[in-house]
Amino acid sequence: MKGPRTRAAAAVHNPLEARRPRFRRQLPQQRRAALIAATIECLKRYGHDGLSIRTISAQAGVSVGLINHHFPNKDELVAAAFSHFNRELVDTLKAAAARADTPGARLRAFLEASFSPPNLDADVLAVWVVFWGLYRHSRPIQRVQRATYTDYVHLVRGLLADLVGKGTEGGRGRARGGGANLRLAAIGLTALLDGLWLDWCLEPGKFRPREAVALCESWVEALCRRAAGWNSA
Amino acid sequence: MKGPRTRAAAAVHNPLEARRPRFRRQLPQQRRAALIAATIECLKRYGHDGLSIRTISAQAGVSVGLINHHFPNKDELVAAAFSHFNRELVDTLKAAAARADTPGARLRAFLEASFSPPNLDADVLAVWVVFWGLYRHSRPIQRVQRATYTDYVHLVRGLLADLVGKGTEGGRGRARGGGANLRLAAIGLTALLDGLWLDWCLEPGKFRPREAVALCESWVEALCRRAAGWNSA
DNA sequence: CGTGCTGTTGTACGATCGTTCAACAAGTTG
DNA sequence: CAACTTGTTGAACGATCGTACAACAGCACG
Repeated sequence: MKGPRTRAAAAVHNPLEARRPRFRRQLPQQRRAALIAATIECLKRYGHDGLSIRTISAQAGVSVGLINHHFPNKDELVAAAFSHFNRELVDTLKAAAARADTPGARLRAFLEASFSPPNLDADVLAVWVVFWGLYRHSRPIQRVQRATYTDYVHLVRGLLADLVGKGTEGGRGRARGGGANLRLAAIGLTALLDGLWLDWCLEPGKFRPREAVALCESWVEALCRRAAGWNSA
Repeated sequence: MKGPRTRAAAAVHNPLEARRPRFRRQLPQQRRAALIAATIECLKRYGHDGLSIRTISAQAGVSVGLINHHFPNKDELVAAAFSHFNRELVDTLKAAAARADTPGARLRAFLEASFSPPNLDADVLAVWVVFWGLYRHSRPIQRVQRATYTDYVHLVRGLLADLVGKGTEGGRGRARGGGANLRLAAIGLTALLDGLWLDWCLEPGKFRPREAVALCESWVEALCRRAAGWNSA
């Protein structure tokens, strides 16, 4: 198509374009980040069908061959995008929680950040679902899941532990039985979050973000009440 | 595998194969059902990659051209499989609930059926996640979702309504405010169910089925207590 | 300005995709 | 047994897939 004539011919006949490079070299680190961003953007726009080398390279504005120069294969690129997606979510939620100064406020901030843009965006949630759909048959995705999703679970468990610990401090010092069931409570809360995200993704008009926060707070409230009850019993 | 060799050995040239038909004609209804079953089986085995005409037709033991004879295109076949998958789940859960005779027992049976085989199977859940991942960019899938997922929500809401209604009958006759929040409670329960399914799919060893049932029952219990509280207040 | 490193391009390749369609044949009918 | 209907086959098509690779070119450096 273009061929080797482009550069020389332009230099002679078209002074305006003669000096403009046809592409810009970038550091691998930056280019990798751009390719990951393009991958996520393609997922948002086209779902699973957006995960093709040509679609992604077009979105990134590079040629088809560049991806395999920076990533060994497509699966690794997708896994890298999944990892970035995970880390960005956890960082966002962790930062939101850190801005508050009491356990209760931290959890509330966490929940409100969970159900606010950019996390509560139909496109974003659809990206999650596609990643989840890849999980079972992609080793790289599984590897990333085990490595990064754990952080999310730890974050939730930490927030709950602080809250329950504080709520029962006045009574006995440490919640009895609360530690054993803290694991289950965290599982339930993350499941509730994931489920609400999923349902919102499938039917955005079904409930409002505020209601989702309220549902999660009801869960936590019931948990605290139970922990306190066990404590005083 | 092929056709039955029950034909009489009246063969002239090749007694072994002469009379055996190369295929058996079937009613469109039966063939469609077989193709749908093959589609789901391929999804279980190969995830999203299993959704190819050749993989499915091989699984069904038919030629590649037959699918487009019974379905206008691949998307419609997948949507039909999704519809069948939905309906089968709802029927199973509804039947389990119907076997019990009190509202509480019905809900418990519903939950236990939700977290027992064949519903709580990693392959089955992976199929759900793939379907959900297709949702946003496939009109046929959206159409099926709107048509059949509603039944599931109605089932959950009905079970909850019976339970709350019964639990507060002795007090005042009808739950005050419970009706308004029944919608949210049903949303939360379905979200909790979906989320627990999803988490179990991503990490089957994270919790045991009994624990999932217990988590859901905690949710419902808290709901009932709140409804009773509102009633007596 | 020439040289070298390497990020980048774009073609090429074989595989597989969804769909089409003419031909075949199973099973029913007269 | 012949005629007919229609479920079924399988080759063929063009499109697109992921990857490989030789050539090109941006840019730092001497």
